Amino acid sequence: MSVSASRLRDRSQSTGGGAESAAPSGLPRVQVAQTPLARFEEYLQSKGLRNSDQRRVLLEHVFSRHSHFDADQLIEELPRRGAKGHVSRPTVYRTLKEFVDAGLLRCFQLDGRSVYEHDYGYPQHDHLYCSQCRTLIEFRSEELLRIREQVSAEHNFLVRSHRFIIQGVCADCRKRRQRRKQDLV
Amino acid sequence: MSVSASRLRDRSQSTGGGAESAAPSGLPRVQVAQTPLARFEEYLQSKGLRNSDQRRVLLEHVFSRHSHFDADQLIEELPRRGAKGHVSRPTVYRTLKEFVDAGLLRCFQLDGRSVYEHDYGYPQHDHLYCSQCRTLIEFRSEELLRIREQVSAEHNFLVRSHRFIIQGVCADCRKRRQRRKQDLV
DNA sequence: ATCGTTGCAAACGTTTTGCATAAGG
DNA sequence: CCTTATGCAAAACGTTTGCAACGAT
Repeated sequence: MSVSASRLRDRSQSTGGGAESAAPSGLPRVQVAQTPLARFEEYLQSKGLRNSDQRRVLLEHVFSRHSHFDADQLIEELPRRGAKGHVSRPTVYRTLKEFVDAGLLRCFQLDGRSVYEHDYGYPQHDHLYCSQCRTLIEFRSEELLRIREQVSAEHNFLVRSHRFIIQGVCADCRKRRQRRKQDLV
Repeated sequence: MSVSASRLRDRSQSTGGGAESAAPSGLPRVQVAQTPLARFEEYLQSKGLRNSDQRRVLLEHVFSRHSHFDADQLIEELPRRGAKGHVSRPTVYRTLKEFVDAGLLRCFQLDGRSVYEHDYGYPQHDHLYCSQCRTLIEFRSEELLRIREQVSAEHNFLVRSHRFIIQGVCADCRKRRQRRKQDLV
């Protein structure tokens, strides 16, 4: 096991639970036809896979709140080895891949590791990333999608997805910085 | 050593050499005050670092053409161990970091590894990434920068940089796909 | 002579794999 | 009962580091 010192913080609202998800600030929630569980079971069916305890534990945990996380965080939040509800590291990795496959989670790379977030029933969005406190802040831009389509059309490119991350320093950290400056004076 | 099977292809023009760089299609070249070498020597001076053979070899190689590359590709392109002009793996990694520090190269993550491209004297741009042939295609969008500023202002976020990658299938691979479909009929 | 630089080997952190065992349908 | 899923340990992968030897200024 490797307990990485660097944690990924989050600035998204937690979901109300059930078949509804929180949306980036100022945006309407999205109604979803089925719960993530129902959708996952459908996916397992269609692939001839089985609905094990471990998969249930992970699905339950991952969708119990809306946050960005990596494999290591997820593992630390779950029961330790030996305890009930524990899931081994390889199984966590394997299952996260299945969730992505099933359309439940989105995955992207940040600082060298894979970060996951809700996809199913959650509106498309992009991120501001504070390199100081490692917070991810969500935002939405229709204009960005327009650019995406236009550029792709110009290059006769078939779009599957995109990733837009603005890196810098968030409002909180800027305030903190200024305070520190004042303290030094 | 790890010789990764997956290579990163490229669809950028090669530079004319010297103090001028190729720009994404349709865009004007950018005049630069000094050559990358001159700038790097200045950087070394300012940091009290030394201009070794290895650094010269790497700088020369990296700026001899305009392309995207990762550490492994660079190492494979250079002379093997024992031969003149060889640079060890750790030194390649160390030196690439210095190039980034010196403002000569930009670095971003793709498929789990670090990809480098020319920065010095080269216009800001973003990428279309073909997940089939792994080609990176450059494009430029002023509008995107406007969105970046607007979103950041709204969140009182201090921008340092951004990364925008559109993933999908490039024009060539689409053609290839259609041909294969026809062949099957 | 001094201090930065290199190469080696070995560590690192994250993710994946082979394989024997356990468990879902 | 048949197959898929799991846990363990170990490998794989890209990258970094400690250190003794080397080399630039």
